[in-house]
Amino acid sequence: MRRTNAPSEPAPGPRSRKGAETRARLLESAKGVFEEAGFLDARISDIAEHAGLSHGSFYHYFDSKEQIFREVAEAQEELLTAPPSDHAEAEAEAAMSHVERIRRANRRYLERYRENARIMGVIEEVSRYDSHVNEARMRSQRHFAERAEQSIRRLQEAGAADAEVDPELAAVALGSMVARFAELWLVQDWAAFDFDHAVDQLTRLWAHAIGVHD
Amino acid sequence: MRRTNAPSEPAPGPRSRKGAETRARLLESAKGVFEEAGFLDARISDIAEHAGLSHGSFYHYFDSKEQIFREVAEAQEELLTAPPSDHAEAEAEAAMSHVERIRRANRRYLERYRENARIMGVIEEVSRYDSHVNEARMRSQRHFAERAEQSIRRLQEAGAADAEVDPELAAVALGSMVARFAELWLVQDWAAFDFDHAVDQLTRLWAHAIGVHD
Amino acid sequence: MRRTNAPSEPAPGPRSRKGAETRARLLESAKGVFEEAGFLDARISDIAEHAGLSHGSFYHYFDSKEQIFREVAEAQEELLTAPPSDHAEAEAEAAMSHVERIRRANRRYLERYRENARIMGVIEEVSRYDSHVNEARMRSQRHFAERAEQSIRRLQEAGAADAEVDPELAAVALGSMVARFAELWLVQDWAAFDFDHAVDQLTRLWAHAIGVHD
Amino acid sequence: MRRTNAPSEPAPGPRSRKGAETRARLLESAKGVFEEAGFLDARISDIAEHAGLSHGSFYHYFDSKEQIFREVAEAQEELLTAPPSDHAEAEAEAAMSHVERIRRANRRYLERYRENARIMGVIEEVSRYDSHVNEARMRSQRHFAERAEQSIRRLQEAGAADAEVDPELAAVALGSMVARFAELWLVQDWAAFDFDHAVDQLTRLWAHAIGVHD
DNA sequence: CATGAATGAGACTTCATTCAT
DNA sequence: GATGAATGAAGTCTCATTCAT
Repeated sequence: MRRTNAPSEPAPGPRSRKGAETRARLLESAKGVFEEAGFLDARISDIAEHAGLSHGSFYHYFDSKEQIFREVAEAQEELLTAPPSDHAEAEAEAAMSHVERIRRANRRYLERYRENARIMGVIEEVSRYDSHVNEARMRSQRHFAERAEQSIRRLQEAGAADAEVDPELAAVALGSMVARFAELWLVQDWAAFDFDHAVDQLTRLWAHAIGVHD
Repeated sequence: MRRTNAPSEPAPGPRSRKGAETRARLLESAKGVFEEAGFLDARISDIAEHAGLSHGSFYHYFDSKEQIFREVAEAQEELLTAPPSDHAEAEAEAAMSHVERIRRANRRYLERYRENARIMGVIEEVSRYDSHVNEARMRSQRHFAERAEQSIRRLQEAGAADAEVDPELAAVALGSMVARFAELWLVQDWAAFDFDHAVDQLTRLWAHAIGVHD
Repeated sequence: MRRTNAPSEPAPGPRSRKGAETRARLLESAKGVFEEAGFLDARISDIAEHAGLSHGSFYHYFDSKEQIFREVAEAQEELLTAPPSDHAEAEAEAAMSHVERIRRANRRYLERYRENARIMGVIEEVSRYDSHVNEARMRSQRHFAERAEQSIRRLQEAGAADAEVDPELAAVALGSMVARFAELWLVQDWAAFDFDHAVDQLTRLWAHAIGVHD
Repeated sequence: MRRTNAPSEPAPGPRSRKGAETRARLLESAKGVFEEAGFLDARISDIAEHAGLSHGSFYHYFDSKEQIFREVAEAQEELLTAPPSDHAEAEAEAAMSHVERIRRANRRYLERYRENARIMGVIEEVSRYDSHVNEARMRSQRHFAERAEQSIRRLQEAGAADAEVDPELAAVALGSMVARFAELWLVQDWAAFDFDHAVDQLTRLWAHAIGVHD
């Protein structure tokens, strides 16, 4: 396996319906295998076998182990940053307090992280030696950072947040706090915190850090 | 290379002064090679050659690439958590405000991280697939977490910090904030922040998060 | 090379006709290489090359040098203990005297040993440090010993053999005589005996030893 | 380790008394290590360590692993073929029957083999891939064969043994019987025979084989 | 589309042996 | 005599990837 990060060609792309199904099966299988074995110890043949395919066929659908992992990782990051599908929640937004909004974002992130903690752990690993995966991770990170930064700016403009806070830096730092806390807690089993309590506390820390109070 | 994490036998250990020097040279060389190539692409023979040795000689001192990396990583983590050698600073402690103390700790951490950012990045990587390295990383992380937790408790008892904050959780979260921010900033080149500004902002966020004000 | 004797996993096993042919070619090639070089100096790559394969391909079919040797050795031991395919001979059996039967068994053993003396020599070697091969060797040895033991018992019951002979011990001892004599003569070139003469003499010694006379 | 059989230079040979003692210690240690680990897995450093020496010092006394093994093996073969030290026994010889003499020789061989079964097993192994050791083994084997051959000839001349027996071939064959039986019994644990019973039976087989009767 | 045989780069590791001190 | 640091040849084995069928 090469761990260099060559720019990946656009995937071949299956033509038929059956092909598309097989491809999806491979992606699913890959996620499972990566979760079990991590990236380095995962073997193409395991992934293919789990999808009921010979390992040679793998290469009809993906160029390399890296490529399929990138797709798994990207799908995952998209899941993490996806807008809430919940309409009720969206409607409720208008009435929310600043802190409630922070809480909701934190809760959403932690819920999604928790649901996919295994693969998130592997993404954290691979992002350290595969630039594509790292980019996907950074993209998602920036997504949160930008939203947080905007939010801070708006709060500052409204006089509802500490004006001395550097919105850009604070956004990165607080995003880091939640992201790394999630990894320590949900992947590395640092300690067993109650979920709601964790959401509460992180929200409190976040809000107070930027000078937002109820 | 095995990526399994067998309990490592006690290293052979050099018996002569020359041996000790060679061993030290290997450790230094290894750090450099790991910084250049990352863990996975680093080769034993590179490490040996950089130390002016044949690759076979490597095995007089270390059992494997993992083992030498663990030693490099442990030394690094110890550096990170070492008490300040600076006497003047120690004396100044008495007069420090709460925020000043937080600032000093953050500054120290970031300074030390920055000085060894390259190897810290590799440690972050390897800690995700080598349990020994992860343990060393966690040890250091716990060191900071425990100190932070105690500090928060004391401040709460003194009525100087938000009593609603969970000291244990907050300690992990705020430690995560600084650690992950350091990695994004100093390893992943997320953005170019001014050093003092970063220290200031992180300190402000930390202090306000737990309800400490000047 | 490991010289420990871990229980060998079931070989991968070829799935296509071509694969089966290649596997057979490897076994043949291995036999030749082991005959030329002995076990220790035989290299996987030689075996693969002689079979017109890259050395990596070897590992599609066998896990290790030990494993392929075991298969070569087992095939060989089976050859040694195979029942005679000759029908005429089988029919003639009824009319044979006791001594004739002993002679026929000895002749058969020596003929078969002689035809494969080279590989038999290597098997004798390897059986001393590979327990699997030793087991195969012992299996074949026991096969002869058991047949000899039964034969002695029957002769004793018929009053045609020395009743004081311990059938079990005599079977091992006389089997050892023939086996070790074969090795000394045909592998180690102890001396050049005429084949028929050797058969005659061993038969005479064997028969008289257990008190069987024409 | 080379397994080729270069003609070994005469050993350096220690000059002082202390040197001679160290050399003897090494030989003793080597025997023990070879018994435990077999030849291939025995390491020079183990041998040296067991003798309380650094492994570098080994080479003051022996040129190679092969060389020291050869010396161990030769000493062993000499032990096997040594004349009886027992005077009484020697005096009793005159009165012995033919069968008694055969019995005495067999008993002596089996006793000596049993006392050193472990190292004998290793010698059997190594003799298959080290020509020097094989020569020593053959030397000892020839020693017995020649004595047996002479004995048979004399008995034939005296009309006390089967004249149709080929003394040379019979000597090898019967020697093989005892030698290989000893290995199977005492090294390979083929079965547990009573010692005296085994001596009796082998003697009976031997004697009758060549037509000697009480 | 699917198969699985074949490839081959390349790193790791062991340890007998040498040699400067 | 003794030490132990240093050498380096040699071979095993893995597995991502290619390709003929």
